[in-house]
Amino acid sequence: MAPSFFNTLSGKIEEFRPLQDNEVRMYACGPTVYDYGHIGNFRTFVFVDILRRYLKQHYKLRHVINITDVDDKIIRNAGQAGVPIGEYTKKYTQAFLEDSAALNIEEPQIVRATDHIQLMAEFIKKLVDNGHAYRTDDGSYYFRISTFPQYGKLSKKDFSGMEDGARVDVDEYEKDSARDFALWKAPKPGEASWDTVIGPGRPGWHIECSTMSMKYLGDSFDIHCGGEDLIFPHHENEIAQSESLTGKQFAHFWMHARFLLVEGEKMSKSLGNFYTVRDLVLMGHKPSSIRFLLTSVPFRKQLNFTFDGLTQAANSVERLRTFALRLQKAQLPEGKSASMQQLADATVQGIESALADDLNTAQALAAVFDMVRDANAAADAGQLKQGDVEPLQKALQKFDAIFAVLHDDDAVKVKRIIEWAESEGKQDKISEQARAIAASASVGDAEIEKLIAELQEARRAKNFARADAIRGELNQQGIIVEITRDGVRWRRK
RNA sequence: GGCGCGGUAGCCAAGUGGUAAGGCAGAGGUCUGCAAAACCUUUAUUCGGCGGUUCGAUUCCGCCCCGCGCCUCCA
Repeated sequence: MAPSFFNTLSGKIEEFRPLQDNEVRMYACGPTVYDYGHIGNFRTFVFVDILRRYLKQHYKLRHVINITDVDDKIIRNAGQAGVPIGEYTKKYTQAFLEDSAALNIEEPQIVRATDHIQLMAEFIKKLVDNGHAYRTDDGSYYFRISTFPQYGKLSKKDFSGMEDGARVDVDEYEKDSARDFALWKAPKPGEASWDTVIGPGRPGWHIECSTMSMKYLGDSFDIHCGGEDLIFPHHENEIAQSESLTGKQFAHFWMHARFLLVEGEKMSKSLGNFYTVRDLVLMGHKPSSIRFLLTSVPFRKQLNFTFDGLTQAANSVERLRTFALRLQKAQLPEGKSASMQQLADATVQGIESALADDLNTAQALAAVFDMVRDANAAADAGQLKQGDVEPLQKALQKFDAIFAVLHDDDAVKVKRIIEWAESEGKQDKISEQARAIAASASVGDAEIEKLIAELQEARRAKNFARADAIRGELNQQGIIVEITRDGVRWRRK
C-alpha cells in the first residue's frame, strides 16, 4: 500500500510514490549550530526520524541533512565568545549529534555548509548568467524574484502586485526589489569570508540547502522536510533558486512539522519555558520519555509539551517495556494459539495503515496498546503459549523500528549528560531524579543477575528478610525488582 | 490586516454523516509474604458557542469566541 502524506506544496494529502524505482531521496533541514538544541528543534528532528524509519521499511532511502555552520548568529556568538567560528560550530555540532543519539534519532548522511562554499558560488554565478540573480555595488548577490513567476507557490503567498525595478533601500544593501533575497553577502570586517569565483564573502541562508541537496540527491528529488517556519522564506527561496537554475521541479513532496507549545504557550526564552534536551534530562526526565511524547502527537498537529505529559509518556513507555520484558521472561506452556497470531498480525497491520495515513503515530500507538492489553490478558488467563511469543515480539519490533523507545539505555544516556553538566560547572542543575536514573549506568547485567539469583534463592527458602535486603540493595543501585508469578524480574529506574 | 491550522473527558490524544480509539491519572475489585506488574469494572448522553443543511452532525455550511503559526533569516 502506497502511503499518503500531506504535501505543503499542493496543500493536500497525496499518495506518495518515489520518483525513481523504489528509491526515495530525502533532504531535511538540519540545525544551525549556534547553541544547544531545544525541545522544539527536536520535535522536528524526531518527526524527520519517524519519517526516515518509516520510509526505510518500504524503500531504499538516501537521506541527507545539512548542518548550517555559518550564519549571522554563529558569527555573532562566536565573536562574543572570542573563538573562530569553526571551533564554535564544532562544539554545537557535536552537541546536536549527542542529543540526537540520546533521542534515538538515526544518523543520516550529514553535510556541512562550509564544505560547499565554492559550489554555492558556482550556483550563484549560473543564476547571474541566466538572469535570475544580480550583484550589488558592495559585492553582494541577490535573487531577482520577479524572474520566477511561481514565487509563492509553496507558502501560498501572492506576490503578483510586486513592483519590479523600484529600487528600495533596505538596511545597508541596495536591492532592486524589497523582496529579493540575499544569495551571497559581501565581506564585512572581522567576519568569515571566502574567496570564490563570484568574489569574496559568505553565502546567504538559503543557497546552501539548494546546492547541497542537488549535489547529493539530484536536481529533482522526492521529499524535502523541516519545521513549519521554514516554509517561508527558506523553502520558498530554495524552490526559486533551484528551479530557476535547472528548469525542473525541485523537491516533489514538502513536509513540515508543526511547532510545539510548552505548557500551552509558545516556547520562548522570555517566558522562561525554553528547554534544551539537556535541561529536561537534568531535571530527571528520561530521553525515552521525551522521544515518546514527541512521537505520540502526529507531526502536523500542534503538540503541547508539558511536564505532566512527560510523566505520562514515561509511564506509557514503562508499560510497553514491562510487556516486552514479560514476553521475554515468562514461563509459558508449549503450543501456539491462533488468536495471538491474529492479534500480532492485526497489530502489524494497524501500525502500518496508521503510519501510511500521513504518519498517524497516535493511531499506531493505539494499535500497539491494544495488543499489549489483549496479550497481557491472555497471559493472565494462562492462555499465552511459547509459540505466541515470537509473533508478538515481531509486532513489537515493527512498532519499535519506528518509535524506538523499548530498548532501555536511559541510565547510560542520563549519566553522560550528568557528566557533561559537571564538566560545564552546572552541578546545581542536576536533580536527584536524574541521579537516580543514572545510578544503574555502571552496574552490569551480570552483576544484577547474580544478586537476582541470590534473591530467588532467599525467597525459595522463605527468607523474606534476606530477599528484601537484596531488593533494597538493588534499589540503591537504580534497579527495580518485581516479583511476579512468572519469576523475579528487574529493570532499571 | 492578509493567508493558514486547531479547539474531543482531570491531562495527552485518534476518529467518523449514523451515534465517541488508545494512553496517563482517579475510583472499586481480582491476584499477592511485602512491593510492584497485570487483568476486570468504572470515568465524555457528549466532541468551544449559536444557527443552518440532513431522517440523523462531533464529523458538512455560516457566524461568533478562544488558542496557535507564517507574512525576510525562530524547528
